[in-house]
Amino acid sequence: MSPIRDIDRTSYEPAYVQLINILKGQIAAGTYLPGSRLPSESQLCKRYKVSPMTVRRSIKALLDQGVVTTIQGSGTFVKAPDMGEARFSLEEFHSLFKDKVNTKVKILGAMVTRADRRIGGKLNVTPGERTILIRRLLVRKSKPFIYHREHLVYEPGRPIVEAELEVTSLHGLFQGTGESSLKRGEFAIKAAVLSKEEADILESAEGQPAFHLEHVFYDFDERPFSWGHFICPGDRVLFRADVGMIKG
Amino acid sequence: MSPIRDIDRTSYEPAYVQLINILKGQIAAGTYLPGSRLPSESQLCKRYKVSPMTVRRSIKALLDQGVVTTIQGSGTFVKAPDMGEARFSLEEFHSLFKDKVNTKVKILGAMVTRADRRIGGKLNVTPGERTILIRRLLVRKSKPFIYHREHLVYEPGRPIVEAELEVTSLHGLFQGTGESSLKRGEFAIKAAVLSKEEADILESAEGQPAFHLEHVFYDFDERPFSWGHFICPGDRVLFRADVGMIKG
DNA sequence: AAGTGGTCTAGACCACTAT
DNA sequence: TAGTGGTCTAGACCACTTT
Repeated sequence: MSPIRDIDRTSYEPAYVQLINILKGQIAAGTYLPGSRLPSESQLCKRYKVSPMTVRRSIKALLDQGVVTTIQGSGTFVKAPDMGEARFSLEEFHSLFKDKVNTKVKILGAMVTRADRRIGGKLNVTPGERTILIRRLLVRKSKPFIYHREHLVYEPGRPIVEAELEVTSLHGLFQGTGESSLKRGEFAIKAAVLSKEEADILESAEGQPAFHLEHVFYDFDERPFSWGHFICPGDRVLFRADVGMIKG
Repeated sequence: MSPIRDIDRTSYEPAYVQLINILKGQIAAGTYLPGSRLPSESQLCKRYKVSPMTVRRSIKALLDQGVVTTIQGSGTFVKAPDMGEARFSLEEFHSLFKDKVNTKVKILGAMVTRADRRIGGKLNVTPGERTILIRRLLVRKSKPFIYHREHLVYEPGRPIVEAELEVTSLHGLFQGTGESSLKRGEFAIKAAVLSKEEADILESAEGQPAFHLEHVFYDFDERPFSWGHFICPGDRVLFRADVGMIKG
């Protein structure tokens, strides 16, 4: 079917990339079926006239892509697609925030509140302490799209909190400024239905399926400073993933 | 705070792993803030007395983990956490299928049907053609947990389809047998609410929030052969992800 | 004992960036 | 021009598996 290629030394494409594509092409074509062993690294060195490091680099890439498994002392084997390896990204969700022409952020309100047990637990403050609640609405082409509720610790001396108050573009939340002291975040996708309040704000209907994208942000002292949810009707966003060989 | 470590040559831990941890530790501790430049590769070579390849390997790992960005000719820079890089896995979902003691699969029904436009579009068969509908129930500790509806192309000569009919353990769906001709799969998470039928089967209530995990499987000829949904009440599963520095 | 992948060296040359 | 990351060589030694 497909002729056996060699490495083209005149190509702008690095040798290890060419080798990756050669091997992936053979696997995709069924030359090496799932479970079967690939030629050893030394064989590949001779066959394609490249150094061991270059072969290893290609194999490592296939390993990272989940295409093969390596067993020391035994060989490199083609892996069968494994549904457990699917990885869903927020790309589609994220792209909304990059589109600064059609997407605007409206502050619905910001107020000082008292932490209940739930908020206290998430932000590691004792219930009754002051916290800040910010409600934002992401508007796309003049239509409400995503509703964001965020609870912040009330600690005026903490610059990260003050910075957060000035976020009128949610872009800042998604893509760190490079100067913030935000260290890491945790996210969770939950299935939900819209409440009356949420439906009104989002111009949808109560009981409609929706995603709750929960987040907790931590500063460099490992202290949580923000907990909240992005609430999005289910028909407005989709989380996708692929497993196994992508494309041809 | 934390003393500057050297590479321990007597350790079982490879030098490049030690260097990864040293650099991550320094970034996590704030020694190198987001946006700032890491020491150059040649400086790291001298400082830690390792070869260029070893340093590059460590940097590459940080690159893959999204901790740093490299700019050729300029340097390696600490990256700020980016929400767009969150990756949600099916691990929790998947683990159900591995637990063969507590998890069983019940076939609710298998029947020959005629493809409507929707099924035809997904499986690339003309509407009116015969397809197979399989309905399965994943039972956990004697309680219904996930409902699976799968449409298969009707093509008796196609071994992948015949194999599919014999899947009484969904484990086979998740973790390829190594002999199947399943090449790749596409997944999508959709927000939904339980229909009356689904609620009855899952012993839940109509209108409850739920995930629809849609899948399409392709064989080695790039032909789709299976389309279906895993339907799971929202309170039974959670999709999680982290961004930025994990742990310490 | 032979073969396999895993780690590592000590360089080389190149493309690109900053000055 | 000097410094940076990107690619690559031609080996070495080790841990492990297979025979």
